Amino acid sequence: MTYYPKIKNTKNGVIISNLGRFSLADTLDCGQAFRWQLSGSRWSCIIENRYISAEQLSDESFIIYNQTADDVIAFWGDYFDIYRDYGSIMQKISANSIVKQSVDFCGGIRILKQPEWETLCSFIISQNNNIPRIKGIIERLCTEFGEETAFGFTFPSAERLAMLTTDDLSPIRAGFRAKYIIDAAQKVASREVDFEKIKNLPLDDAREELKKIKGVGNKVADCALLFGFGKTKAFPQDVWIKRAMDKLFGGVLPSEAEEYAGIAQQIIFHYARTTKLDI
DNA sequence: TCCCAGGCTCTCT
DNA sequence: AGAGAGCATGGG
Repeated sequence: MTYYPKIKNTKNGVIISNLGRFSLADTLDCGQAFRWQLSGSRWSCIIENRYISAEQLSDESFIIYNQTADDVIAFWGDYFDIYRDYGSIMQKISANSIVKQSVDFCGGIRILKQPEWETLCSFIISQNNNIPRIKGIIERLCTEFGEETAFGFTFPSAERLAMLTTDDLSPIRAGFRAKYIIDAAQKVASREVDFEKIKNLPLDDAREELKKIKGVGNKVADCALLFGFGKTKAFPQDVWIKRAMDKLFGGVLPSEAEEYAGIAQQIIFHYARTTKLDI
């Protein structure tokens, strides 16, 4: 059975269907994105300069409000990675019975293709930090330095933040990470770290480029590459995934999952974290 | 209160 | 090259 998603314009919004198993909530709340907010059954967010709200319709479909079908084709389809056949990937990695437990739990997750700078900056903030506080720092960063729109604030550009000092960042209470944010903004804005180049680089070289930034190590780099640059072989190793890998696989990702390491990683991460690894 | 958080840098062997 | 302390802040 071939996979192909359908995009349909309706008077309410754009419906995306035929996705196979899909979970908007797991996708938006599994620790890869930090700005989505749930109100009732609707999720909303500002991505770059676009305001979006969306809602799950069925196990295999969701609706996007406030956007046209052209917007979906031009932007949101890639953002939600709808063109990738996750069903067949889930089936392949489920050949390992322990990975299968994670797939059974949250196999409707999609790896988002988020804006590169926002993703990099967000995961710089994430280091040695907890998710509620990461979200708070990012929100303050946006309200202090983003652009105001009718629906809220945008994520500030690298160019905007490159003009600031660490003292300027004190209102966001990022702690020791403030100097890393400034260094990242300056190197990205000046193209000393060149996103256009990184997009076309193999994983290992791309990681080394990002590590030119102070406060960016393997883990932060791999998060940016996986969730921002669409490099699905990136495999961020944080405390949770290390714990899960040790406990579940003796430290080594099963060979069945290697080709889809990043996708498998996020599903194992979400499973481990939400079940407190109570296997 | 104390421990810890989707780590990284710096220093000391 | 490998280990360990320190880092800012605040949620639980």
